[in-house]
Amino acid sequence: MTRRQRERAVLELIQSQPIKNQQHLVSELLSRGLEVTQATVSRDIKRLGLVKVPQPDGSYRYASPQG
Amino acid sequence: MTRRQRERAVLELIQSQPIKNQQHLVSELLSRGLEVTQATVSRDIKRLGLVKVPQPDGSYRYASPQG
DNA sequence: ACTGAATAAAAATTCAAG
DNA sequence: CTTGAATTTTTATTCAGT
Repeated sequence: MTRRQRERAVLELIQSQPIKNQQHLVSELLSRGLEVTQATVSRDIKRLGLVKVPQPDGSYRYASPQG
Repeated sequence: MTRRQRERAVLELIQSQPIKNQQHLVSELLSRGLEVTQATVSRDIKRLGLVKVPQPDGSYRYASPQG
């Protein structure tokens, strides 16, 4: 598994469902067979420029800055 | 000092200079005479919907989602 | 260069109080 | 309802290893 493939998966995941923290992202990736830890996900998020956006309902959700 | 006034100051600050974490925001507010702690700033950020954006240079900066 | 485990640092929430 | 102190939770980084 390459880093690029994982990063694509991360992008797909955050837009297909509300990911509220990095641990959830790790869980989803693991359930898709991608072995990854929080440290790596944090780096992926940084490289991808993703942000954790406060939602109107009081929760948080990771998203791409432009939408 | 009302919450609204402080929130306006927060918005002005994040767009006038690169605020990289909440402690810096607290420092800037304190230097402007606004007494505030990290807990409160965290709540302000949440209410305002601000995000911490990874920058190309590897740093982070708080910003408003739409820009 | 990329990663995970451990750690440090930062941020969110709880809880008590004004 | 708003806040700060303390705490918990989350995230970023360090450091060692590959």
